[in-house]
Amino acid sequence: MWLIITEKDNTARRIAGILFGKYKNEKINGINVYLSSDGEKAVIGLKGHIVEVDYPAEYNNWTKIPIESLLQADLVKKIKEKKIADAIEKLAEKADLVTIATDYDREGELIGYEALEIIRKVRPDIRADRAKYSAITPDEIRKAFSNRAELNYNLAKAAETRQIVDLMWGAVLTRLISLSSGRMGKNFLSVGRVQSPTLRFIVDREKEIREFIPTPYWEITAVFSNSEKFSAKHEKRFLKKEEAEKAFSRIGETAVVRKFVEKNVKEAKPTPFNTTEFLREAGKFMPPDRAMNIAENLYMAGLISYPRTDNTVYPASINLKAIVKKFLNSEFAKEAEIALSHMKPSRGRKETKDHPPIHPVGIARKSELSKDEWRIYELVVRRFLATLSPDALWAVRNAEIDANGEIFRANGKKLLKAGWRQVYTYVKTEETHLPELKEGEILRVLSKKLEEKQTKPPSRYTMSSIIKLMEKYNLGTKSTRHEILKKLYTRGYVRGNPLKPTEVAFAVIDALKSEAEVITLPDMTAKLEEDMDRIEEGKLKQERVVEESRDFLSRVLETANREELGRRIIEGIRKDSVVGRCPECGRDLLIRKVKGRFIGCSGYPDCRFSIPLPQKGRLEITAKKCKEHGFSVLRLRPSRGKSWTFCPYCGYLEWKEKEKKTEA
DNA sequence: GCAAGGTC
Repeated sequence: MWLIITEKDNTARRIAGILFGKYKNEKINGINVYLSSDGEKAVIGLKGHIVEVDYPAEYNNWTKIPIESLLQADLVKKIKEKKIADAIEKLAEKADLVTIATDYDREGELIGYEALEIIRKVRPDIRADRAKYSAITPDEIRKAFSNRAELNYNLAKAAETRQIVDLMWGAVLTRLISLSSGRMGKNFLSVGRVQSPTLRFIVDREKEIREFIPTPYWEITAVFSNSEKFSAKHEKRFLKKEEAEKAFSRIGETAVVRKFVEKNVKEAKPTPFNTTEFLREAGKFMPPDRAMNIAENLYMAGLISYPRTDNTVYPASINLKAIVKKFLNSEFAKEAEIALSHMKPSRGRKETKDHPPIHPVGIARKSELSKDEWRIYELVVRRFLATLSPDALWAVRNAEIDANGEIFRANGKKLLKAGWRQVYTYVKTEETHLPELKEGEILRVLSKKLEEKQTKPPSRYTMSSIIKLMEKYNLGTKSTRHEILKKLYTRGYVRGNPLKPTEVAFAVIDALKSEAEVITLPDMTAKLEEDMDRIEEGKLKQERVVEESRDFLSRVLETANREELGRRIIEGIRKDSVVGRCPECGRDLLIRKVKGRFIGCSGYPDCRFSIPLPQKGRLEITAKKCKEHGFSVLRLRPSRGKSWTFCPYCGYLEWKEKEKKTEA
């Protein structure tokens, strides 16, 4: 029998369809297997990595095992997907040839090897080869399976090296930081090649904001008129008050139009969705990990295409028109008409052959989906239709006005043809009015204004802007970025959106910067990528790369001052538990845990002020402050049901009030 | 209980 192994179930089914025509779908251990009608060929899909590298179980006790011993440990490969492993073993018993048909990339090569290693345990001498394809189209697949190659051992080794290096650095530094600060159990503090540089970006930005000193500047605006009124801005931003005042006083009662330009400008429709852009847009109304989960569900329900892709160009193999036509009988009939009137797809910059851009593949009614599912589905549909719709057209006007030597500029824009804007309703249409002017025309100055303004600090990253930044620095992949962000939240490193780092985050980044700065920089990923390339070329050995990491980490462990590290992080933890100021003595109020949790004064035992807290459920401090008392708003996540937020001091005052009444 | 990477 010929056994074909793919990266996931879905591709297994599609490949069976292409290679066998009709196929039989059987289950082994509940795992889908697709057989040719004579039963001589079988395709089975994995679930990505079905094994993972880890330390042997005896290293599990963080407090008893010295961290140094992790550096000498032999790593083991643990089977994560037992059912799949058993199923391929069973199939291998009957097979005389195995073809690895996982994704054609570094991780895919390793995923294939993992499956082959499991098979070789029962069939050490089985023949194995590799099918390489970059799109699941009949042509590509047939070509790939008739021109099979050898497995690329070096490529798989490169990916395995990444796993080992990531685990080693992650485990050693995670334990170092967690053990020295006493943050154990589910409160541990993590460190990693991707998460730590990402967190550093967020912390560095927060520092810039804290250290920002606003500087004043002056702006002059004036209202002019011919037959209509409009306002214009002085071309200069004045840094000195005297200069601004001098210019301001020069402005007389009339002015003259120096330049007036009017032109029509096309505004290109948006480009097809890749994962990053999709999450960015969904980020306007939903956190990315949730958006990704929903997209995953919609994909499995056959409503949208595969949501993990880098591609922003529709391949020729998709029948775009057929898809649009399906929407003529849907909630998007009007939008489909607009797309059909044009049908010229836009193209993004990145063109890859892995998967098409995210687009709808099936029709859903609003009533069939949950509220959030519908929002994501609608976003994908509207984006898709917009990429096929006509460009928008704007009438743009620019004027330059001379008021006694002081130059003002005014701009106007008016939407002439809405085009794709009627379809993709997530961008606001903002028009500004500027009447038609003539060069040399004399205007009246109706009023003028001199305003003092302040420069503003940079803004915090949002979920979508930080994902974009990670992409720019090659941190993580399209499939992992949103999960890395989620990690930063659950570790208590960031709160809210825009992302505000906690004091613990500051302390951890500071600690890492002084002990092992490279883990906080994108350079580590860049270096690892270079090493992997060289391993793939056969010019570098895995052992050398691992040895280099081992040397570095062992030096870190030798020199790190754990007491000092711990002190700094614990101080951060204390600051993070501050929820407000004590109304009795003015000192910090903290969330404390002494036989149950409560809010207590940091001045205890001098000050015994306290506020009770609910004992059950997970309690989080949000980034929001109560408008009335300046207290941190808390969020309670009960084990069942919806979470809610409250100001502990408001609750306390209400409770006091009630108590008074019952006494009376 | 540690990472990041696949996939669900």
